[in-house]
Amino acid sequence: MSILCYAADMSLRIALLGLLDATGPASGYDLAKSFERSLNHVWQAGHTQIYPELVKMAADGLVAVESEGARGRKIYAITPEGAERLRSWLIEHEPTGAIRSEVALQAFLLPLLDKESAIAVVERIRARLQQRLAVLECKDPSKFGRYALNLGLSQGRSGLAWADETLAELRGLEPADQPAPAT
Amino acid sequence: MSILCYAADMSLRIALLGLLDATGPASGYDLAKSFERSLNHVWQAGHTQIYPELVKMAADGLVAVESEGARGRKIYAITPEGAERLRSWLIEHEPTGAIRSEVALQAFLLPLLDKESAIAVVERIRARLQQRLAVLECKDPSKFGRYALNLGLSQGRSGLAWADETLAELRGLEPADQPAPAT
DNA sequence: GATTGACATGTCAGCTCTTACATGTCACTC
DNA sequence: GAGTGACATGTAAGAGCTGACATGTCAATC
Repeated sequence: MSILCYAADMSLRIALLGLLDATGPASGYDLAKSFERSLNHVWQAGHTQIYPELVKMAADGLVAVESEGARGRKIYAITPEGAERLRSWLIEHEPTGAIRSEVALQAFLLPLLDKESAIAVVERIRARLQQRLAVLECKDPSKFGRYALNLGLSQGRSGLAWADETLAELRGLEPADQPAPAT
Repeated sequence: MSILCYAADMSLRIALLGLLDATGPASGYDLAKSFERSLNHVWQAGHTQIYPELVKMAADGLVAVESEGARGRKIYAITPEGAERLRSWLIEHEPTGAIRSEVALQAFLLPLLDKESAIAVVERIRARLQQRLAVLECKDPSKFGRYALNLGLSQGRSGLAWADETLAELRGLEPADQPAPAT
């Protein structure tokens, strides 16, 4: 019988609707740039995902093609139905706390490595976190995405603190694999 | 001509190899439980992903079926090749910092809501973060996954702090949509 | 007028992951 | 012996996403 009732993800749609609502009509190209610029620490999507999704959203009446300019440029605008959908998702959707993080996976597996390698791995993670934090710190905290920016800064700093503590702990270990010189 | 050189994800493989290396031979069922129990805040995978992946990994020589017990139970063990692959991934793989977080997406879109709705959304996020943090705080910090556990605790606490600050800020706003009564 | 590079839109193969469906064993209780 | 629930393993459809490929415009420089 096969009763299929997929709870489709919608996150990409919501992100696109959010950008259109917040900053007005835009082309797929613009939206891809916006993703790169402002949503990058929150959600990622390339143009290869965005263009087909806009077509589907237009078919579903959530956005409308407003005009076609030079260079085949198509401007999409959010429709009232799209705005409604966006707001009800925000208000009703219980976010899954699920995180898939390669950094955390490497952290999890650290005990498999000897001390030197573990230190090298944590140092690489630290550099990566530092770099991401620096990017966020350059952003304008008065712009639209400021709440997510604050969250990203907060998480970035706590990640960095974790890396420093972990490095200190690893370096504090005596050369022997097992710690506990006294207790 | 189509020269395909996909940088396949491998993360699921690595996670499985890591569990097998850390805790010894196990069945697919055990691994699914371990995922649920110890890796849940780092990576998620259900049995429907794990069973086929173990078969592929066996075909690639990374794991071996050790024995088949009652109830059709199959015990997998990591091979030397698997252990080697695991360690080189850990040491060589530059983790993508990419995060896809529905919580952060909701945070990003907060300015689209009126004050009351925004407060409700942040309160729901806060409850969710609190709940996840409570789960982590119950875990044994001396066990294998302790580095990732520390990272999760650190991130969880900073998320909670963000929620509290954001709530305070939202509640501090005067009823009018725009703040700035003085400057 | 030729080249270069930013602008602009798309397709497709193949991998990843989730959901639903499907099957069967074993231990224990009623 | 019938039913329940934990144990145990799978398949398949379809959504989500990445990377490679493909096409064409327009403005500025050489």
